[in-house]
Amino acid sequence: MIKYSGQTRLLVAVDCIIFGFDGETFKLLLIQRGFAPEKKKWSLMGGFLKTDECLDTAANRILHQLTGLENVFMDQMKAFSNPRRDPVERTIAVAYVALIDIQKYKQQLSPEFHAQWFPINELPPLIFDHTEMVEMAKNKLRYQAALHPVLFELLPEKFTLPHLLALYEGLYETEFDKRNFSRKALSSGLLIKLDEKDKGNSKRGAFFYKLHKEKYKEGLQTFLNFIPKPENLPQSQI
Amino acid sequence: MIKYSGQTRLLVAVDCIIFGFDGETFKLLLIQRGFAPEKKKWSLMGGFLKTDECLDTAANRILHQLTGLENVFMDQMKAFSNPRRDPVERTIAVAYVALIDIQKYKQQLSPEFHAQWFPINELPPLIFDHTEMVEMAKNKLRYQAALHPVLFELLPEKFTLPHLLALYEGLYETEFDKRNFSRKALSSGLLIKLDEKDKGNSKRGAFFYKLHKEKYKEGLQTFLNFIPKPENLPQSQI
DNA sequence: ACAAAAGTGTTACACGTACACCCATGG
DNA sequence: CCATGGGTGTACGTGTAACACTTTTGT
Repeated sequence: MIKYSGQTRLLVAVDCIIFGFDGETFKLLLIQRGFAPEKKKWSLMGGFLKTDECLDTAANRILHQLTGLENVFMDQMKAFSNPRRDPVERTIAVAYVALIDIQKYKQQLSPEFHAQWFPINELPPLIFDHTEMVEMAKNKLRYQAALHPVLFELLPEKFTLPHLLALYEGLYETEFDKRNFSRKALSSGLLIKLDEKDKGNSKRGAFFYKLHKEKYKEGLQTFLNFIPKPENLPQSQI
Repeated sequence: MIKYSGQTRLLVAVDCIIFGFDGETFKLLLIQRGFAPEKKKWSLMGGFLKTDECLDTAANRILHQLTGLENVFMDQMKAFSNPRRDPVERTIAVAYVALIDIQKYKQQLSPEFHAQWFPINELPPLIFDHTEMVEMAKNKLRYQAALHPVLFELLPEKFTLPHLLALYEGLYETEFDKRNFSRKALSSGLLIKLDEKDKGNSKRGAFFYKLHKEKYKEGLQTFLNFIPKPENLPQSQI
């Protein structure tokens, strides 16, 4: 069939911003880039879009290559298109954001990529515009998580209220009143209390909870209010 | 310089979803596509990304070609990448959403494109995946507008509270209590009452207001509550 | 017995909703 | 004078923030 004539064709990359939580700290997964330019520099996991796949598929393929993960919560964030963002060749990059439970996939991280988890407030310099991507993703996630229960994607099957609190405090790099926080969390109806306790972090032990999956799936759009004063969220995510 | 080898290069299109308000009805601007395939069918305004421009620039260029408009509120929405979305050739499309005041730019609409405003609930069939794009944009705008004062972009310098109400009712295709609505609108601090009245729609006349621009610019991120029960917003925009 | 973390309850205030009437004017 | 659209006020309920003490248990 006839093609569009006189137009520029260019590379389309997919970069994955992979957030994780290990029960204590909010982290970002980075790799050491395996090819020039900037070989060995820290980078998001990325790759090029292939002829017969859509961006979602490409993002999942790329995430799978690095982590062995499949069926991960992942969402398109934004396309980055500065003509000089990649010095080698004109490339636009579509950034995806993934949320994973670090413990769950510890094993599966391919050592060949030298992937490493960094606390989100201690990131090394990144190649190209990846730092900008991460900042934007952080802001967007803060915005989303203030309104919707997305952060459960970062938790294991069983988790405690202190875990959940640490997760939110990690993302917002601040502290919340635990009394108000747990009341809100419980009143969301998304948590099911288990009999078991986690004795790992205290002598008394904290009850495990699991996610009420049906309500969660119906209700990703339900508005939460775990976060006091969402008015102060970054403007960038409107 | 050396290029990345063995990768696919492809076309990147930009499609503009242009919402407008004329004081009464919420509308979408469509054109009749000027080239094959699907020539003469209704379509969003689109074009291809050029070698030396970023997507924002391309979107503005394309919008300018159609409407003569510059400095319009426009935002990247999402990249669409189904490998078969354009039957001619593999193309990914990045959709942009623009908000404009119809009256203001009535003159500037280039007749050569046969551009036409359609009420958002009476759209004709569109080419490719454009209907999906519009649906997504509508949902996203509903979501944003429920939380942030973006809709002022659609209003002229001077507008009345009944105008503002009609705007919101048009977007949400429903009705709001005018008493609560105007109290909320006024308490946002974003409106400045003028002495002048609009006698166009009633004998008594409705006061004009203008936007408090400084507060507006600081405060695009401020949370509004013009919309009762934002819990019922579409899930797609999380 | 004490240190360390888990868990729980009350009060005051702000905000949102529901709801009904008067006002101004042109014809 | 009356029809039409513009404008305003209150009462109630809900939800949020601020705040401090008791409980459990391993050492």
